[in-house]
Amino acid sequence: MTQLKPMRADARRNYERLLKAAAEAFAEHGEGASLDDIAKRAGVGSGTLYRHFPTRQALLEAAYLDRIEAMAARAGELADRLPPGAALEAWLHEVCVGTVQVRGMKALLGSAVADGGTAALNACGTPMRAAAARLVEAAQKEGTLRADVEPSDVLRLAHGVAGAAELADPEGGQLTRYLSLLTEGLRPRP
Amino acid sequence: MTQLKPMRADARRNYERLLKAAAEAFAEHGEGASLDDIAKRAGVGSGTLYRHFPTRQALLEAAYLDRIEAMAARAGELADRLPPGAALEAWLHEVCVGTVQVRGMKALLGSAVADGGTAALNACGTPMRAAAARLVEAAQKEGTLRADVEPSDVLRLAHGVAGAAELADPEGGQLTRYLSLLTEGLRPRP
DNA sequence: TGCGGGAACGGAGACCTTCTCCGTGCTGGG
DNA sequence: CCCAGCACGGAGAAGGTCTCCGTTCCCGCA
Repeated sequence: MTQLKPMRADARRNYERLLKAAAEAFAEHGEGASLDDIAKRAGVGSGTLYRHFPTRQALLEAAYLDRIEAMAARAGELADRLPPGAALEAWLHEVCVGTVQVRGMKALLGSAVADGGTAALNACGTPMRAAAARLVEAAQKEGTLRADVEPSDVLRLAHGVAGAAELADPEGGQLTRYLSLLTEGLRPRP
Repeated sequence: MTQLKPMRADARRNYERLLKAAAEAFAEHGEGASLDDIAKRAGVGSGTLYRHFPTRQALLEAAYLDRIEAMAARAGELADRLPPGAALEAWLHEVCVGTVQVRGMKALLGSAVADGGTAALNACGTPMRAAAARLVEAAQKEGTLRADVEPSDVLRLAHGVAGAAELADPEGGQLTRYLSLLTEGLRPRP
């Protein structure tokens, strides 16, 4: 996301302001927050917002990129502290909690794991997939995870399960239980 | 949904037209289809649409109610033809296929299984829950389904898994595989 | 330090959608 | 056949997205 030519001072300032305003607005109103309102909060014109972020998706990604990267980094920490299977489980739990708690992040993570195809090089999908790959491979080597699933599968299923848990209880009270059913299903056949 | 006083002839005609137009529009553009466009297709004013269906949700429910009821009825057929565990699996598969194929039905089914609480008496949730309950109880009695899950849990998880499969492949190519991982997780611990 | 080219700004405005309000017209029971 | 009143329909307010273009303000160079 860094610019080839460094940004002009005012441009950089507006960019930062927009990011901050966007994170607030998305947290408050969910992914559907009004873009013009975000521009107003940031004290810039809507033209400026659309120049920096051509689509809602682009803004969402930029606004939450730091959180996403923090999540990806957590995978490394957990991998160091816990045996592979447990690390994967714990990480998925944290990811799902984030998905449910931070309004607006659900849509972002969803699109990040969409379209298993070739392209899909969005800024959020890449670190998440990389983090998942590390945990998934370790768990498969350890033998606590089916060999026929891919990191993307695991992320997608976790995302789906988080959505299911949210349907059951918007506070996420069912998340642990639902997630344990998923990990049960992901264990190798005995 | 039937009226207490029978509807006036013109009212009934408009109601039917709206239903037909809505089913078309939702299938074509997904759940976000323009309501005013639906009114135009039906050849009525938007006021008429909003009088019959105060919310998008209400229209969605009414437009797809027959399909939902057909799905619920399928549960009975499958229960007669197959052993309980297989019947549940087959039914969930059909439900998920419908969810993925018919644009606009996903949101409807999602809301139908939301909020496991007391109320949630929407027209679609009730038959779906009832159908699920029958299959779930039979499978639990047979011993092919964990005893600690409820019909609503199963529906929600299936809905989540269908969403995950759609992320992987909008055509639904991964549905069978993802669903089998779920049913694996729903089997009783050996 | 001062200037000028051009990047970046910002808000007016075109267009779309939702939803309401109320004058109009049609239906159907008496 | 008639008229009370239900249902119609479209104009219009409110609010959103996104673009265009005249204006402002940086910053490199003299």
